Amino acid sequence: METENTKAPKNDPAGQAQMRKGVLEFCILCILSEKDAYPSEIIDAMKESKLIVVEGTLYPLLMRLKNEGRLAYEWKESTSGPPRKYYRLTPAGKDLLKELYASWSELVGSVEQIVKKYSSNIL
Amino acid sequence: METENTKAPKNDPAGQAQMRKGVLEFCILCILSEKDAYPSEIIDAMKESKLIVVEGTLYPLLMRLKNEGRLAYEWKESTSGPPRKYYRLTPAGKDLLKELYASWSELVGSVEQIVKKYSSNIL
DNA sequence: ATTTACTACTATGTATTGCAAGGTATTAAA
DNA sequence: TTTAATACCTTGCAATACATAGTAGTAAAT
Repeated sequence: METENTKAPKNDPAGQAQMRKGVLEFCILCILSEKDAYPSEIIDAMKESKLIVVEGTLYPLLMRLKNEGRLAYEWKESTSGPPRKYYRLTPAGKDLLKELYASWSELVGSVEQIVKKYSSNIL
Repeated sequence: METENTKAPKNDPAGQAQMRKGVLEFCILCILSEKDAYPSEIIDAMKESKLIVVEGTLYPLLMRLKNEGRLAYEWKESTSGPPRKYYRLTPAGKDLLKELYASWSELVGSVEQIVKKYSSNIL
């Protein structure tokens, strides 16, 4: 009897959305390690590296990191619109950044090893 | 008023579980591109590259890929136990492998760019 | 002064994946 | 017949990315 509890994905051509899970968090912490920034700035910085993030993704992520004590923020006035929430890394946030960097490096190492070892004919 | 709709993660020290989303699928297809294999073989191959996968993750994934037409399988006798399900890549599976490789390469490129550009003091 | 446009932040619901935990079934040996 | 080993399968939960929609402040135009 065939089990049919697994459906085809909806709108994720080549698993791009799934692959970036956990990576966005790392990238955001990277960007904030350079200087404080407000959400729209972060989105622009990610876009420059071809990592598209939308508000619906970024805001909950920042909120979660703040609740975990990894980030803090302060309101600052803007010359062209409503005030902005500038986020900055806390010491705990810097710790997380280091841990995520280690995890990322390890993951890349493992995957590259598998690619080289097993997949001799991808192209 | 503070919104408190985001809880701290449970048991994922440095986002390792989240980072591998979509990556396991890619690695499994890589391994199967070399030769047909049954689940335990795949788990062992992954383990050699320090990518731990458990049955509860692998079986649903293989099932899903089969339902999508990316994999096929055939039963084979074993000299030391019950018969095994040997999985192999279908043409559609090879296509997916190429796409996932492109996605992976792109992702690594983007993240590395951000790491180099923004995070000058991770260590 | 009211409307409009722009910027910025927030909330809700859905889809997908990884995993722990437990279960079923076949084979071979004690 | 029981036990151990191997192999496959299912269920329920946790977590993240995203689409979508909503709220609100500021500035410019009418």
